[in-house]
Amino acid sequence: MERVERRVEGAGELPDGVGAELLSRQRLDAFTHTRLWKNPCGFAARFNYLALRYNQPLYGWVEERFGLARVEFVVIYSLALHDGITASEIASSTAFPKNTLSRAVNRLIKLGHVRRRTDAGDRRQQFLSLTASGRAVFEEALPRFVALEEEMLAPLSLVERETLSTLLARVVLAMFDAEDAPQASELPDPASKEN
Amino acid sequence: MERVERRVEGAGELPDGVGAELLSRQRLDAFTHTRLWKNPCGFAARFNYLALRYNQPLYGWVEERFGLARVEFVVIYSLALHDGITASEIASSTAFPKNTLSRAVNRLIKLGHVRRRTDAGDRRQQFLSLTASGRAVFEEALPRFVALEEEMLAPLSLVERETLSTLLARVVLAMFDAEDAPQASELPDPASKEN
DNA sequence: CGAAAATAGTTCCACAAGGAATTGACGAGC
DNA sequence: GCTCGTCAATTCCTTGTGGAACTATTTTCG
Repeated sequence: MERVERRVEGAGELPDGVGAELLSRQRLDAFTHTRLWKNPCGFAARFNYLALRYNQPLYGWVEERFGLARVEFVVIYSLALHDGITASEIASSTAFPKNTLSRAVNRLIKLGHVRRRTDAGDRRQQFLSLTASGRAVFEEALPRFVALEEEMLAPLSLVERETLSTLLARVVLAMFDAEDAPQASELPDPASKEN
Repeated sequence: MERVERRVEGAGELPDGVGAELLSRQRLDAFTHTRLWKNPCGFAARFNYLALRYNQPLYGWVEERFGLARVEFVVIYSLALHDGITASEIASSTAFPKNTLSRAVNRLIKLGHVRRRTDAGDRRQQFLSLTASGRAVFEEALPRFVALEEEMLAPLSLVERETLSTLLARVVLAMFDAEDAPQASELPDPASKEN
């Protein structure tokens, strides 16, 4: 502790006391407070926290309601957003390993939520699409997902959401750049393998 | 698809074409594009994306460099931020199950990165702290974590980072409220158990 | 055209994660 | 002072996960 060198002033620290005030009326445990506001990687801590608080209850509910694992529902959600993609595309976009996805897809087919159609031109890949029952799952789940996001954003005005959305969008888009151009900006350490 | 009812105009959609322009010079696969910009839960999709792109490389490196699993490093990071907390506190704050944390702590003790001290007053709980070697791990890793966050935020100006930080902070803080007051604002569905 | 590299998907297997039950230690109520 | 409910931590055991190897198909290149 107190070894944490300040990164960029104001980005790791709680801005303009907005939290200190809210905090007082919250019995927020001390460590979580530290993790979120006294963290040299405060931005990362926060979006990780958001991801946790968002995914945990939703995928828990999906499991209870439909008996579907997270990966499986991700496949359904993906197909609902963009019908006809392949398992590999979902894998590369969501960073689930492809064998995990293979299992998920096969289970969904067995459950009748997904249909598979082998590409005539390239018989290696197979296009996936939702069946009526798969779509029904999505239709029932989506409002929950939307509602929780809505709830999370509730404290912000429309203008503020717009701003937040824009800023996040710019960060995300810049990451694509970084992905393409293997950054020479890394730390000197060559990450020697040991274990 | 196209079943996706618009949620809040402008929040799920790409704002003011900032992406359309950037996208053209990126060979960003079509599905990822859809996931991020044509998603009724666009905000969630984006912070999940950020979390993925942030955690994946860093914890991968930690594993390679130190042979430590993610949970284990989380313990080290937690103790570096707030020395002397217990395993339970880390568990409840990070949502790792407590048995997983128990194992992580025991391995770290065996490796000599963490020291355990049973509370004299309440012999159930044991306060944890970093040893010199544990702190060394943290000291070596932290710059990487800071650097990647820095890199992610690079496209934003200082003012913009401040704004983003403030908005995220307000969202996060509001979630504490929601956690305390079990929301009666949920959807009608009583989530009947099946499987 | 045929051999080698590549790519989508599957199968195998070792290991770790996490739910549930267990132990050990407090504290509240009678 | 004893019993019961609680809480921190651990152990047990089942299951899912993901790395690595494998199959089948297509593409590349000598």
